[in-house]
Amino acid sequence: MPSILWFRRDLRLTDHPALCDAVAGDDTVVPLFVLDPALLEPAGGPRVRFMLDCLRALDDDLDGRLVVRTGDPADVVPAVAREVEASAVHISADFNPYGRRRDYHVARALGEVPLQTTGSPYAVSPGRVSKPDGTPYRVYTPFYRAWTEHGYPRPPNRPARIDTVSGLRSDRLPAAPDIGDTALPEAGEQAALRRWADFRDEHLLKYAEDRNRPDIPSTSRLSAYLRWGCIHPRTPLADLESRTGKGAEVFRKELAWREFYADVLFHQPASARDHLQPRYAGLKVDAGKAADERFAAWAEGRTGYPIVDAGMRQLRAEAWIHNRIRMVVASFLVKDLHLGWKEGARHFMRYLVDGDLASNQHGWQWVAGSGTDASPFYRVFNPVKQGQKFDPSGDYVRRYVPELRGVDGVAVHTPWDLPAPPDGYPTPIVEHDHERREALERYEAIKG
DNA sequence: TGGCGGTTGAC
DNA sequence: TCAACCGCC
Repeated sequence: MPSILWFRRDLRLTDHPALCDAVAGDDTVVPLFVLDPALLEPAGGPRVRFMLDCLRALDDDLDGRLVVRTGDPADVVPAVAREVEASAVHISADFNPYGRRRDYHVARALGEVPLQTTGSPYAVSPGRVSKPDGTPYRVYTPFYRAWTEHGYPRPPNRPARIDTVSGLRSDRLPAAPDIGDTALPEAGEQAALRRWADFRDEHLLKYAEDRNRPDIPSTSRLSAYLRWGCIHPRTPLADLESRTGKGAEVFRKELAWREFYADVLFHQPASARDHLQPRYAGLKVDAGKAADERFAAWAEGRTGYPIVDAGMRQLRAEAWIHNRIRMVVASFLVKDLHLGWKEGARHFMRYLVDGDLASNQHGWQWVAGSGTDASPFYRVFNPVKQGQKFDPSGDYVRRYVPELRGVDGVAVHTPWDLPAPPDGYPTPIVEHDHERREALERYEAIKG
């Protein structure tokens, strides 16, 4: 009796408990990907493109045996189950922190066919870690301690041989969205594993010191792979266990932030759309033509603040931004331009290859101050000082802002001080000192 | 996982 | 003069 191995947000073969279980039980599997039209997310070009590329890589790893079916999983999975008279369905991955409604409908549609959910792309499934009284954590640090104590599964090994059901029809993948010149990471599980090995061996030791430096290669850049389950966090976590350095500890804490946000969203799904602290609904935000123009300047990287513009142009060029710079550009939108975090979050989701609802929305709420365990509103990033401190070489700005390539060193962060202002680079659209005071005044008005 | 303005104290 | 520190937003 074959097992249906239903890939959802989990596009890898190594370290795949459902697959390993099925193969260990001598099962033949149907490697199934249900292309739910909802997955094509018209507003997520780079992400959809990357997903399709990862699917092709998965199909290659399976020697072309991946079965793709288009439609609603609640219809497709039972139909395939009937075709092959499957004994079990393994829903790999996508322990969806946004709710399990679809899995539930599939389970009902399958009737008596047993349904087994395994292999969440989160190391510890959202909802599993709670305070002794059973309520979810609202603060990161105690969550981190409990999460560490809870532990996570060890990664299983990829089976040597994978037997699949032959002769099943497979739909063609749709055309990938046009993303222009945007350069995406190499897709697929093999690329993810190589990336991790490279980071672990070359950068982990100095991660604690260098991780805030966007001008040098210092971060793992695993986010897109984690987003699509090309690598499961338990794989790096297992490697980290034998490493005692500060870098390993700090990187584990970064993985835990992802877990924390998934947990918050699991318990409070509305936090994807709304302020976790309701009083922020009363914060005055700008609207109208001038506000729209400022938003466009931010989105297109022409605010006149080099570190902000470099970040927003990196987003267009690579569908990815260094985390430190994500905080800087987010702070700029919310506190210098007085626009709402939701618009910024939507823009990120549209352009990021790693856009994840939990991490993205809560990252924005952290910056905006409206989240749980968020940065206090009065923490306002100074875009010039952030640039000077974290891009001291200026290489990051020069890489993405061609107008400033002729400026040497750290002076690139203060183009207005140059004897001859660089041609074509805008003057600042707002004055930071002034807008900072304005933001603090608006905050005063909603302070509890 | 800020930053500012003010104070202090070592030069 | 300036780094270090503090209280505050």
